[in-house]
Parts: sequence; C-alpha cells; structure tokens
Amino acid sequence: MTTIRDIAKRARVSVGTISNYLNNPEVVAEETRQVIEKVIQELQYHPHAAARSLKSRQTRRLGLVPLISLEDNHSLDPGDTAFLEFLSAVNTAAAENGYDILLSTATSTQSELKIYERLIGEIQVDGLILMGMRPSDIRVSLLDGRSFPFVSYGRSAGSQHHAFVDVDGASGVGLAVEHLYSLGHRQIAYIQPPDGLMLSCQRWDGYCRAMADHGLPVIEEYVAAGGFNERAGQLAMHLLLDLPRPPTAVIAPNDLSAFGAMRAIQVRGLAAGKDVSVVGFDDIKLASHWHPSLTTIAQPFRQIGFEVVKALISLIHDPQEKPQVFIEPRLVVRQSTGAAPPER
Amino acid sequence: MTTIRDIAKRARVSVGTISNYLNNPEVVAEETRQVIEKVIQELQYHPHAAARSLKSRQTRRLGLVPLISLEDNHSLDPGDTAFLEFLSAVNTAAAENGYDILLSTATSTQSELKIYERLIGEIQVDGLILMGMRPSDIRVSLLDGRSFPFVSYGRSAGSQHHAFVDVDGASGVGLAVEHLYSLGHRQIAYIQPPDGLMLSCQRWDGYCRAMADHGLPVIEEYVAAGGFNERAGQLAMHLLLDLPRPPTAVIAPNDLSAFGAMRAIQVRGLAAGKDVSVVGFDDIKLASHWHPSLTTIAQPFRQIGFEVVKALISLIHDPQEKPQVFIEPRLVVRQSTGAAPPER
DNA sequence: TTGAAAGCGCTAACAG
DNA sequence: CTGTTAGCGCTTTCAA
Repeated sequence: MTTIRDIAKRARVSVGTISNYLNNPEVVAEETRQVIEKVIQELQYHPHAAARSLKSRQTRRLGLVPLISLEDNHSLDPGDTAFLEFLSAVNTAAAENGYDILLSTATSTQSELKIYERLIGEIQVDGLILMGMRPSDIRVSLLDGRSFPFVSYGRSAGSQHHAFVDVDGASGVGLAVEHLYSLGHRQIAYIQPPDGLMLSCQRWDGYCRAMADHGLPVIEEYVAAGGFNERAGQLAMHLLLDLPRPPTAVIAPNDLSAFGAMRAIQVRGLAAGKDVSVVGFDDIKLASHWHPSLTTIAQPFRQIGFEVVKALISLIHDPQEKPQVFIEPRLVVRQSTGAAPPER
Repeated sequence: MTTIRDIAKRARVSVGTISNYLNNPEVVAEETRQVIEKVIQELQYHPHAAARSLKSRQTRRLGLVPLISLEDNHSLDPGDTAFLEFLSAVNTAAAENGYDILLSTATSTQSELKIYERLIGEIQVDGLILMGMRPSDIRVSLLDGRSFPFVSYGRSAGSQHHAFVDVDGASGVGLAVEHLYSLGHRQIAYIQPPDGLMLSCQRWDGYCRAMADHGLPVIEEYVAAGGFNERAGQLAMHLLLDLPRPPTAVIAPNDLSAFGAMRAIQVRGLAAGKDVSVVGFDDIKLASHWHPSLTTIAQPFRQIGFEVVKALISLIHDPQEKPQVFIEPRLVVRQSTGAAPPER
C-alpha cells in the first residue's frame, strides 16, 4: 500500500508537506506542488480514508436510514419510486460535493433508533438525512440532544429548531381542491396518507381549509383511510364507490395509491377522468404514462434532494445556521381529472 | 468522546481486554464480560469506526456505484423500481450481516471508473457490488487486477473467473416465446434492451434459440431497438405497429418498457392482451396493478440481493472461493397475453 | 515554505 | 485470562 510517506520520500519533501498539499494546497509552493502531483499520479496514491477520519474527525459521508417495512411486501417505505428519485438526487448532489452516502437499513422503528445511535457513536457520518418525519419525532430529540448535524425532508412538530426542507403539502392539496372545484366537483373525497406522519397532518389541514374556502363541508364518509401503495388506494376507492352517493372526485396521498384508485374505478366499469376524477401526489415518472394519464401534485424530488444536501453540508460547516427551505408543489393537470358528471 | 480507555478504566481492566471483549468475546471471562458490558451500556460506548478500520483493515462497508445516466436510457434509470427492489434487498441483507452500504453515484462511464479507483484506494469498502454488466467490462479488469473482492449481478464475458449472481435471461425469454407460441402466436416481436449490456446478448440468444426451437423465423422487422423505460417501449411498439403486417405479440426488455408498449397499443385503439400480447421482464410491483395486468418474466430481486451480499461476504472472508449463482426466472402469466387473434 | 514529532482510538502480538 | 505496548496512516502544531 502506498502511504503519504512513500509520496514524501519520492517527492523529496516531508510528509507534512504532502499533507498540506492534500488539505491546504495554496500553502505549498507551486514548484513543490507540481512534483507532488506527478508522484501522486505515478503511484496512484489515494489517502487512506480511515486514517484521515481518525485524525481530522471528518468522514465525508452523509447517512441515510431507510425504514423498510418487512410486512408490506418488503418495500422501501416512502412511496417507492418517489424515494428512488429522491435518493438519486441526494446521491448526485452529495457526489458533487465530495461526499458519499452511507445507507443503513432499519426494519422497525425500534432498530431505527439503534442505528442512528450507532452511526453517531461510531462516527460513521458527518451528518444525517431524515425522512418520513413524524410530528413528535424521537429521531429529532436524539440528534438534537447530541447536537448532531441533520436535515430532514419534511418537518416535525418541533421543527422551529432544526434544519429541514419541506414541501407545503397543505397548499398542494389546496391546489387540487381548487382545480376540482373549478371543474364543477362538489363531492371531493380524500384518501389519507398513513397515520403518524407529519405530512398527513399538514395535508389534512390543507384539505379542511381548502374545502372550507370553497364553502364545501368535510363529510366523514368521504374521508377514507389509505396508504402509500396501490392496494391501499384501491381499497379506499372501493369503499368510496360503495357509498350511496359516491364522490365525483378523489385526492389520493400519492401517485401509486392514485393508480390503485383508478384501478378500482375501472374495475367497476367507470372511467377515471370522466365518472370520477382522481388526483395523485408526487408526479413520479409513471404518472404521465398511466392510462389515463394522472393529474397530480408534483414534488420536485431532484430539487428537494439537492436542497437537503446543500443544507446539510452548510450545517456541517456552520452548526449555528439552520437552513429551513420551503418548496411549493405544483399541480400538473392531465387526463385523470375532468368536468364533474351531471347530478344523478 | 468515550474511548476504549475510559471503558477500561471504569471496568478496572486493561484496554486489551476491552478490545478482546469487542472482537473475541469468547476469550474474556464471564465475570469480566459482565462488568464490561455494564460499563459500555452506561457510557453508551461505540468503538470509533475509523480507528478500528485503520488498524484492522476492515470497514464493514460494501460499496455500490449506481450509474445514473442523466440523458438517455443507457443504463440505470433512476425511476426504475427494479433497481429499488434490488437495492432494498441488498441493504437489508447487508444490515443483517453487520455491514453498511456505501453509495457513490457516477454520472458517466468515465467518472464511474474513477469512483471505483477512489473507493478502493481510500479503502472505503471491504467489497463491491457491480451491476449493469457489460460483456467486456472494464470494471472487472480493474477489480480483478487489484484483486479486490466483488460480486456482480449479471455476468460479463470473462466471468468464469469472478463471482456473480446471474438470472438466466435466455431461458426467461424462452419461457415467454413458448408461452406465446402455445397461445397461437407466430409473429412474435422482440424489443431489445439497451445496447452494450451483457444481458442484451444473453436474451437475444435466448430469443433466437427459442424461435428456432419452435420453427419460427427471426424476422428483422420484428426486432426493434428499445430501452429500459416507458418511452423506449412506446416508440418501439409504434414502429412495430406501423409494419404492413404487425406482430401479434411482443416481448419487452422490462416492465416499464412493456407499459410503454401497451400505451402505444391502446393509443391506436387496440387492446393489449387481445389484439397484441405483451410480455414484460422483471415483475415489478406495478406489473400486477397495471391495466390489463402484465404477463412478465419475474426476477426475484429480493433473493438476488441476498445472494449477492452472501456471496460477497463469503468472498471477503475467503478470496479463493468465487461463488457463482444461477437463478432461474419464472413466467408470471397475467392478462396482457391472450390467444392470438385470427389471421387478418 | 517546509520538516519533525506527537498523537487520533484502536488492534494484535506477546508476555505475564 | 489479562496487561503492555507498538504501530495503522494521517493531520497538526511548532520550529526552523
């Protein structure tokens, strides 16, 4: 193995100078620098990450702990494709800033906390990215208590104190209600996201507020329990369609569940976008390829990922400053929504 | 920060004993062990990963370098849930074995190799997982040359020498052809995976062989260039349907592209599963929720991920033994395939 | 601007 | 079974 000492010897300088070249190049004389550069190239030298970390107390790694529910078909928690698009953005952004991503999977909220503790304790990462935020989130307490740098995608109840990037779900749902209202819909059902998530509260507020703003009542039967997958959407939609007076439109918690809802609609011989309008959430790639294509509230995952990484890196370097980024979702109108059918 | 020394002092033993407790617990006296355990709990001690790695030359991390092509469909599409299912399996399997996953994204085959070199040079990981194999894969040469432990998902041309987990794509396509043949189809088109991938060669062989086995000619017009996303499938299908004598069935390179193909079919007022049968590849979650549900060749991603991790860990501990695992794909028949329409 | 030297926290002989 | 000790490869004073 090539060490800094080999480089030093070969370049006829001391190890200290090599270290300077690596960490404060501007302090090394131009001439010396050239020699060092050449030697490093020749010997294909890479500084040993562990040795570096040990001394410098930096890992150049960011941690992400996906929660995989083993029951639910082993799927990665937050909305499959959506998660992948987020991860891909995070990963690219991190790479651009010279960071790698450390993934460590949790299979329960129990083991989850242990993993965070281990990652911090072992000093495996310089900062953490949190997602799937809960209103009162133990992870926040843990990390805050340890004053460990982290940025969350989504807020928690006590988030005035921590850094986050949040998409305004309330306004997103508001957009959907408004769109449907303008199409003549008055019976607008709402399929809920999983319980216990912060975004569920935010969006619920948005739904209630938007309905009130348009003078529409929030009717209990039109609010169905749901979740982030096709099955949940399908089930919820069936329940909704079983109602004596079914809704003419429905807002689903994400695109996948919207697909499920549309499936239920089709199975009954109805047409999504005509008999029942469906709005999704996320705007994953498939949304535009579905049939009929899905009207949905777009979350700019790429931007979100970049913002999260940017915030985290800035937080790592300046722990005082806690960036809080708000992102407005956008409504993308496609063919799954249409004019309300005439009163039956 | 708590160090091994603090634990030693508090437990009234030497650091050596603590180290033994950590690495060879069986060598420490039961009594001593209990004391140490208690102290570790009290102080919430976690060994410093970097210090540990530096000395022990192990990182307990496995590396994965996704290639995210920002422009085209050449390799991993960030929206491909197949990747997500694989990643999720790998991640779980790694966690179960006490390993974390290090992700480092490449955005071109150029930067890709640099990243592998860095990961090895910096000793960031104990082993690497390769995917998206090419017939003559520079990554294999690099890693073989450095004799660095790696396992690939899929083979390369020179893979007699390295460890891999491969799904038999040829037999998968064979299954599809046979299924379609038995439904009466004689004009079976084939949409190709992206060029340059090993699996493209394997599957192509499978297609040609299966066609020959059933006494069917491989017709040039029925072979369309394609890729791993909806758009590619859609485009290819349009071309196929423009033919004077369009095929009655088509085999797509993955489920996403099959969705695209079905879209093209529907857009023309035809019915997938009636006028044209479509077979996908992968069996992602959405396949069964599509409308009509997709007949597809299932890759057991979960199993693949586990096998890959198992092989890699075994390889790390015994570099001589190179596991080579073959997995048979399964045909899942759903509604996108049906009896061939009568000759027109 | 460069060099020498003291550790970072841990592991792994080896001696007791 | 436990303790002592010499580094692992690097960064970081501090002198020169």
